[in-house]
Amino acid sequence: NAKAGMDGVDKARVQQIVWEMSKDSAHFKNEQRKQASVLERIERMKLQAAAITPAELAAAGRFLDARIAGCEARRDLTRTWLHVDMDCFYAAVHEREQPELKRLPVAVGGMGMICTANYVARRFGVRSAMPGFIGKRLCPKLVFIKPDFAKYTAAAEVVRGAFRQLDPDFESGGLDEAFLDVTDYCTRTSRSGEEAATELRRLVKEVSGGLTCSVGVAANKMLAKICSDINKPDGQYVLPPSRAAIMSFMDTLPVRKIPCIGKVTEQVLQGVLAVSTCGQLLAPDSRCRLPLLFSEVAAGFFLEAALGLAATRHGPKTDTSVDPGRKGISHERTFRNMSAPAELEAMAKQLVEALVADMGEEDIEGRN
DNA sequence: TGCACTAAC
DNA sequence: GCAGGTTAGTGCA
Repeated sequence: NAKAGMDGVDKARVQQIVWEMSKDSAHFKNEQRKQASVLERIERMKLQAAAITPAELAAAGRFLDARIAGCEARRDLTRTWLHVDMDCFYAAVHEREQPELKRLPVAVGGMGMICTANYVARRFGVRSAMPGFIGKRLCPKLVFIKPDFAKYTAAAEVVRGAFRQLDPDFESGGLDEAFLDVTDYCTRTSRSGEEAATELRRLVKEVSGGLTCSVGVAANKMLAKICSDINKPDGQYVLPPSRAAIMSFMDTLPVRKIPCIGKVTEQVLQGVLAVSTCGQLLAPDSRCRLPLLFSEVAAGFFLEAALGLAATRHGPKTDTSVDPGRKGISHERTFRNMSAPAELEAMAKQLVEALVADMGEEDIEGRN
């Protein structure tokens, strides 16, 4: 794991403990099943790759060259974007109220699942999305705090007040992060992107009573997001808005760092094309094969992302917690093994009732 | 239209 | 003893 705050962690020990506690679980068995199907998918795609003819490859090469030229012609380096990411947001909110927690290893969550951990806990290898009982084993003194979403929502509202000062139309990505187009702010105040980021961090700290965040500065949303992760916590990173700077940044960037490329896509690219960085993805041998092996949407996305291209303008509002533009609504629960019809029915009833209540709030009905 | 899968926080 | 919940998008049947 390469998340912020994980250096200095005894990784071998963490891996050993996680393995020991996992290897006989049903969850682990399911992970193995999923991994096997990923490997099958990679094998199928390798066969496809082997069947590509030189003529197909040459044609794809010409197609890609034209496509890249088109992308480059549209590259827009005139906008300045910030991506803000609050540091250990949930844990930080609790630490603000109980400063004594700052010196202790803290996990927000329960024995089932950890939502976030503070930096003291991360030193032990405790991290978000880890089951609490494994965290407790890695760090027996770990202090668990029950999540309090009302509290986080209130804190998020406050820091959003700071975001609004630099961009009234900022886009939230959940409670603890946001995209800001600060082009107009920079013009208005004669500030650079770097100065805007410094000011935003100062403002956030001021209005929130000490919460810190990390900020990325770049010419588009995707690059800003990648950059906000570089100097975490309480830091910032500026990627200059020049084609040369962006291309050299992308050249060594692992494809896994691109938002939307997760663990599976990373493995597929590695297994099928032997690609692990954006630079390798752009090499003629790899890029020509993209349209022959992936869907049009996927191939186009990989190409543009590797070139460091992404949205430079605000999209439609996506904050589904407050926006009527949502596309789905659901409830789900993880429950212990059970087969008695009455128990199953009771579980289904609970879920339906919770869903009906939420749908009532929004005044919506199902069609089918 | 529905499902499986991937991904994000 | 113990591995979350909510939403979105893609691709396929």
